Amino acid sequence: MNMRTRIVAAIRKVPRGKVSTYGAIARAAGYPGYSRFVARTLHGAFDLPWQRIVGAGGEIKLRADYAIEQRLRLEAEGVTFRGCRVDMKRHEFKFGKRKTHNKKNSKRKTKS
DNA sequence: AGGGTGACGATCA
DNA sequence: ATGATCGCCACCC
Repeated sequence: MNMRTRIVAAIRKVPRGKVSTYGAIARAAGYPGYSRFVARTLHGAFDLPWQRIVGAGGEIKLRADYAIEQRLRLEAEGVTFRGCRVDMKRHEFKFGKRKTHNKKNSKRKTKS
């Protein structure tokens, strides 16, 4: 089971009308810190509910033209916005707890 | 084989 | 609020 498969699985768990973030998907897949890789995975995967993945804080990270499409798609499933961001308080999907995939030594926050 | 890159994210100015 | 920097690392030439 490779990383990509896990990430795809996590993305598929986000239900209609909810959204998640790149970072949250990465963590849910067991790869904290791999947010960029989540984006990469999304890039070519049009069979996924790609519109449900947004940046931290509900910010849409696509370039202008595509950002509009994402917003329209989300609104079409009932997601509301606050300014330019998804109203995360209402629509952020919460994953259950998962242990980090132990790839040598998963990064964790270094507490100063 | 190696270096630039990116649908990120956190932090600092 | 905005903009810069840095860490991240698999992918793609």
